[in-house]
Amino acid sequence: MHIEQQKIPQATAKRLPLYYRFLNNLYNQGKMRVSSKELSEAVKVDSATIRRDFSYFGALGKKGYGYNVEYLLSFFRKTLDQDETTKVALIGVGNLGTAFLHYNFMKNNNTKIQFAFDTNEGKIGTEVGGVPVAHIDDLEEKIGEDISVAILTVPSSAAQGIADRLVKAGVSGILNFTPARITVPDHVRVHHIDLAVELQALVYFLKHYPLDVEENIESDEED
Amino acid sequence: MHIEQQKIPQATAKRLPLYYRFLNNLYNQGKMRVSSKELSEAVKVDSATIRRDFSYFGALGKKGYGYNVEYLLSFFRKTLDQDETTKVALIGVGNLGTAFLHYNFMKNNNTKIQFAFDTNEGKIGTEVGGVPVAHIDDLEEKIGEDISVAILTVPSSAAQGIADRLVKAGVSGILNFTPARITVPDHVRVHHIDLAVELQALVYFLKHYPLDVEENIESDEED
DNA sequence: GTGAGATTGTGAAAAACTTAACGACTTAGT
DNA sequence: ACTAAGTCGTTAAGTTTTTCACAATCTCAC
Repeated sequence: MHIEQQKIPQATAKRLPLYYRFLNNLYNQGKMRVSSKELSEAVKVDSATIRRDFSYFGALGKKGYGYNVEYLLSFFRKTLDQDETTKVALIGVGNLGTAFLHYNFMKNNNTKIQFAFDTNEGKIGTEVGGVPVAHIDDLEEKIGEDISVAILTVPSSAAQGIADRLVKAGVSGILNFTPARITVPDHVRVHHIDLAVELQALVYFLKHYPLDVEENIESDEED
Repeated sequence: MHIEQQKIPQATAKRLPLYYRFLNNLYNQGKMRVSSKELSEAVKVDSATIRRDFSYFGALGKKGYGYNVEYLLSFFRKTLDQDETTKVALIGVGNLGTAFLHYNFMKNNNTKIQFAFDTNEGKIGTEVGGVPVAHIDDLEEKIGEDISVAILTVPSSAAQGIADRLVKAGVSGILNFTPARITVPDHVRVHHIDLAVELQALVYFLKHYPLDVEENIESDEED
């Protein structure tokens, strides 16, 4: 299916969605061209890094001119598979889960949250942000072949148990917002986003790193 | 004030809060000792990396034995300034902001959200997760010398404007959850956490990277 | 057309980070 | 006391990522 160009560094891959969104903004503003320098100021990534990143996909720009916004955008749309929607499930309709559900993902995005799950009877059967909420007992049933990615916004004590069920149900990627580090088989990819850690890391940097001649850091970045 | 040991790599610094939390868990479980291998399995970081990380702070372990949990914990407590609480403000009491306010930060943490701000009259004067909500017009007044860090969970259109005000009010670190990339003076540190980007990056990795012989990746975070 | 100015794409160097490997030391069992 | 097994701390190697710096090329105003 996918021919592995396989050269793109992970650091680059992580920046692609960011580039994509800003290019989209520029396009909507009617901008026709953009230089790596301009883009650099907008996304806060060094311009040489941007050029290097783009160059992995070939020569997308023109010397002395910059990049054609529309062309670049359509190129990224293909590359990021923006045409093909990835279906997502969200587990745990608490505050964080609700925030996600209200996030307008379909705009500029190739992902759609198809179902949300919770244990709270009051929420089941309702819709949050246009997404139906089902009982978590129905997880296996509703996650068909379709859904390959899950967002985990449950209490951390429930994280590993749910993760096991998700994996068994066929999910191959999990975005884990709980502080628990979950264990999964090798073929499943987990990205951890730990709010408390992010805050503490920021505080640590403020206290221990020279404040003045310092660039910003992407969380994950992993950021 | 702070003697700059200044050798600790940023990648290491980002992992410290993670180590700290897991050590705390172990301690609460009554565990007396831990090896880099055990810890590795818990936090999903290579054991050599853990040993290397710890070694920046000196010889904390014993050969043939491992690390004494209590000692390590007390060491990290000092290093991460866990005794000295950093005061934080949160701007934007939406779903995401509310999630943060309910997060029990004080537990295992050196940060305390002192004030929250919003424009919604219904919320002002109430408490969310024990934190008083004030009107955003009072931001400058309430952020005294005290508060050095802000969490930004406002709509992205408001992000830059608020950021400017925060900087003027003396904040030196901003944890930005909006998709907007904000511009700040050099002496202010911003960490971006972009939920949509995280999700898209995960999807991209799933589609383009060999699924089987692959390690997990920490977001951020930078990222 | 021409030339000054802009900007890319990339080779090469540097920096940052991770991992392997192992000597040295510790523990614990006998 | 001796030994086998375990584990650290670190040197060195490997990998990944960023950055510099500049030739090549293009644009645009005149």
